[in-house]
Amino acid sequence: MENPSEETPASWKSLPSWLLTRAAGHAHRLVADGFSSLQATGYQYRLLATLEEFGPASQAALGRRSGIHVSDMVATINEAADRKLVERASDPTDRRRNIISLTAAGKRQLWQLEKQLAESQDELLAPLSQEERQRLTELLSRLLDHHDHHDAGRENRLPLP
Amino acid sequence: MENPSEETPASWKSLPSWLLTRAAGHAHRLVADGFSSLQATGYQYRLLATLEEFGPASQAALGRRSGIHVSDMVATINEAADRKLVERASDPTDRRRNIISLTAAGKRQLWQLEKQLAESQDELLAPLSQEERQRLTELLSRLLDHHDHHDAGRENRLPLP
DNA sequence: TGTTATCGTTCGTGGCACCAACGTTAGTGA
DNA sequence: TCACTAACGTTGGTGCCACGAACGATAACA
Repeated sequence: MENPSEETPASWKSLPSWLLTRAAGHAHRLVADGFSSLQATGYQYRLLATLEEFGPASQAALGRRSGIHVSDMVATINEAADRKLVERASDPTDRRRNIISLTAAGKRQLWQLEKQLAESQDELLAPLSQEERQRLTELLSRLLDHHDHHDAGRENRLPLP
Repeated sequence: MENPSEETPASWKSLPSWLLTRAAGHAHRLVADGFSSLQATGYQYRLLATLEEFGPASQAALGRRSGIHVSDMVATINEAADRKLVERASDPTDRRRNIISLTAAGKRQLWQLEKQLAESQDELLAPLSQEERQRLTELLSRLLDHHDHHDAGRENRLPLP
């Protein structure tokens, strides 16, 4: 939805969930555009950044740490491995696992992505002053804290016997 | 991405674009869950709300007003029409157009959706005080104003001669 | 040893936003 | 009046992101 150019109604345009969704839409577009100039997606970045931060790990662990679904992780790693940004080696101590690690090229790509990302943040927050940016992130953090913790006990609705 | 339960890294978790995206994710989940209890989606709601606010209109006009892409509008209206929430009649004065209008059942469904929606907003903003809620919406509005207007001149990159 | 659990993989779904192409129909200019 | 342009609705596809179901292989535990 990137074209309310003509006329937009007022009934829902003031709802917090709508504002949030639209703002996130802009953020996503800015970031995705920056990433795509480096032939990357959000998944690609999150994979590389997680590897950089925690070091080599199994695909399942990477999934948990990055918040990427294991089944999507497969494709993400495939792509990164094809481009030599990442290396897949099977764990000798547990033959179920693959150990994924960052290559030098992967590290370079990650730097580029981080640079892009910083620019995107600035473009996103352009209309806000420094204090306002801080207030916004603080409010959003409060929201996330609440829902992340509160929604931890939101599972297992009778998955059939 | 609704499961950072185990361990989440810190490198990008503080980026505004990430906070926004995650917060929007929670908002979307809350709203979508509420809607799905009434067999509806965001598109369905936006269609009905736009009809209620502006009255009967062509599909193209509804698309412009609601921000739903015309090609998605087709399926949205198909579904709503199948469930008798909306009526499709061809415009006698312009045979290209269909005139879409809200039925009584559609109006009732819209009321239900609006009730659900209000509850979702409250659940979303639960951790924030009244003033904080207002500050958040104000900051988000500023962001949107900027990008909506500023990005108006972001089109037509040489669409081939 | 048998049972349970984890890991990687494939395939499919859903929501949202978009694009390309096509046939139909309305308006406009020459 | 006729050609051209533009709008309309429709179909069918793309991409990103988040999930779910199922399966074979392998480990760990009772």
